Amino acid sequence: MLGEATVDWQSKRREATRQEILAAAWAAARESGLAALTLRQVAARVGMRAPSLYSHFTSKHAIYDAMFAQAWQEYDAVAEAHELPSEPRTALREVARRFFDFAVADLPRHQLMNVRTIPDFTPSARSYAEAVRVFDRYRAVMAAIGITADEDLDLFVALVGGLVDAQWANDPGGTRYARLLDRAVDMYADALQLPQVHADQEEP
Amino acid sequence: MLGEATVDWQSKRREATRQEILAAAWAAARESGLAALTLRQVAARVGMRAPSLYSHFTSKHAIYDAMFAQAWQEYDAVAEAHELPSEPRTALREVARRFFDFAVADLPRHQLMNVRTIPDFTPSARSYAEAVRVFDRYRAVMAAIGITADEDLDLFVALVGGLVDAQWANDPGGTRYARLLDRAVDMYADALQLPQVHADQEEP
DNA sequence: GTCTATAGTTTGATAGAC
DNA sequence: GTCTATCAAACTATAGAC
Repeated sequence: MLGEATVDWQSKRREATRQEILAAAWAAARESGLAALTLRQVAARVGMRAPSLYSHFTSKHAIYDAMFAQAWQEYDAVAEAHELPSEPRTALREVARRFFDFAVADLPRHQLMNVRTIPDFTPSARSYAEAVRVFDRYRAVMAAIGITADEDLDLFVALVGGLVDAQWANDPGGTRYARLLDRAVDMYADALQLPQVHADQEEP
Repeated sequence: MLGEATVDWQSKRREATRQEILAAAWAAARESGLAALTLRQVAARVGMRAPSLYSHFTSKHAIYDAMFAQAWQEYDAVAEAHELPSEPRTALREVARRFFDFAVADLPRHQLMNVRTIPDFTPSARSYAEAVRVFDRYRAVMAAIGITADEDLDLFVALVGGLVDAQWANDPGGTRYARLLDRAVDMYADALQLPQVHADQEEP
């Protein structure tokens, strides 16, 4: 009587509940701040009492961990969706803009992905693998542009990440550092002596 | 009988206690993380009970606020202490190295100064003024080097800050991004067409 | 003025009924 | 799987000893 169909339905329902809880956690984090998230707050949003969450996550950190993995999966999907232009400098600009826009769109998500904000929280190996997957894709994209040295990859990450952090710290919601992004990328491309774009529309 | 001398002694003692509490708070933050700091933890370090701290600070946030001001005062003292070389690129490297080393030396201090880690904490106007003082000094130093445009100042802050954040996030305690600092500064100096250093010791 | 004692509230987590 | 009940720890605030 309890065949595969029942088990399947149950596990689907269980997964759906997990996703509901995660969505509630993101909403709560956006409202109160990532570190200020409380289990009662999350539970209330899904119509539960706080202890019930422990049927789906072993601890508060386990929720943070699932959020961490989900955020990197989201970014991986964004990166996968877009084809890059063949011209190296244009492609480089797009890589930078893509990461910048994603990081600037959601503060708690950015904090969880790129800043160690929660004391004692370290992503599990399983969740960290999602971040590694994105970095592997980044490595491949940069190789296609013509950049392969580890130090060059690190410098680009630091450059774009620095603009993101400065944007959040000094002008949240504004464009003070967003405006500098293309210029920063060009500066980097010049230093690496990447081929210049054909200046078709220069000085008309 | 209660003359100026008594008042002076009392206020000195009071200020000393304040400083003891702040020192204990820094130590606790370094041990447990900035956001995980508890008043009991701080009080225990100075041989008090938690409520006694309220005689010296009106709230936990007031302690964070005093720490924020103290951190920027510290940096201002570091910046004031050093004379900069006259050669622009060398000076620029020193400005970057000074900030980088300071930020990488102490995680909770860096988080408090440059990252919004504590939910609901915003520095008071009085404390924020300390950060502004440092930025004004930065502006003057950069002007002496020959850099005055706001966008140029912002880009340099983002560049060096990005290396700091990447160092903390991806290689805490290491030198993976510290090694890229001079190269990053040169890249920036090239983009701004700062005069080249005399290549006295090039290709010996 | 400074500290202790203490009370009230919030939060993460566990136990056990159903 | 969800609930109620409950605990330990932590922040805030107040009353009162000295």
